[in-house]
Amino acid sequence: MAAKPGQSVRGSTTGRPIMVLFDILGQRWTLRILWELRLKRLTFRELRSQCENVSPTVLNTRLKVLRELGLVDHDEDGYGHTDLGAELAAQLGALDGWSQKWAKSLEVAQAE
Amino acid sequence: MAAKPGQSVRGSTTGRPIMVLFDILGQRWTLRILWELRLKRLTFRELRSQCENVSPTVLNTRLKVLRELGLVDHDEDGYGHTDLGAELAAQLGALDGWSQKWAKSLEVAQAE
DNA sequence: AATATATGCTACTAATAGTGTAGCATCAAG
DNA sequence: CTTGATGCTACACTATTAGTAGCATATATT
Repeated sequence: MAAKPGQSVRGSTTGRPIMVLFDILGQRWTLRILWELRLKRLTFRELRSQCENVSPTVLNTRLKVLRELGLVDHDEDGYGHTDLGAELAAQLGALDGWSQKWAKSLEVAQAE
Repeated sequence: MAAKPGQSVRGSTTGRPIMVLFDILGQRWTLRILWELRLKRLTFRELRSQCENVSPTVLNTRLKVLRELGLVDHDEDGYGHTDLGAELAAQLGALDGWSQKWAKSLEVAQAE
């Protein structure tokens, strides 16, 4: 069973939603999975292949948690975001923008 | 040496900044560390204590990477965000807002 | 000068998480 | 009744993280 907001997680017993979120996002592949589903629904195998052939064990574990937490769902077209999941993924879109600025700033720093 | 944007990381060889970012944020404690520094600079020990006494081995590893990547710096007052790091942390602030909404939606789902 | 306290760590072992490959069970189509 | 696609599970291996102890430096105190 995945820990939900209000419940204790690794590294925090307060149950604060942001801590629960950090616990989930701080596991390998979680961010990436949310990211890869941003354009369209994908089957388990498609998703796996988009994620550099992540081990199916881990992929399944992540998907199970994301489903329990209402961020991802599964139907005949495969896996996709729920409305909430799409909102979260949109926030990741913002991170994409920031990361490009960040990359440029590091290039400059390296050139100096 | 930490991988920088443009370099290959675990799970992605493209060097795309967002992938590098996902690699870093997908490690335990990274998000939390950025979060805990949002209000004020903290010494190594203060930071460690705010992070539920994370193992100093891990804390030091994370801080080293975050410093190399220009997100965190260290002076006589301890560790703190760089300008870029503060920007990233601000994005996490947005996640905090979202996570509260998320928590409420799960409460409703559970009540049903 | 010796003790105390705070700093930023490193070393080490044990436990947990993730990898990589193989392959099973179910279904639909040919 | 085989072929191909689906969503996985099993298992042995490796990497990451945890937890505790304690070192080295510095500044302050008796």
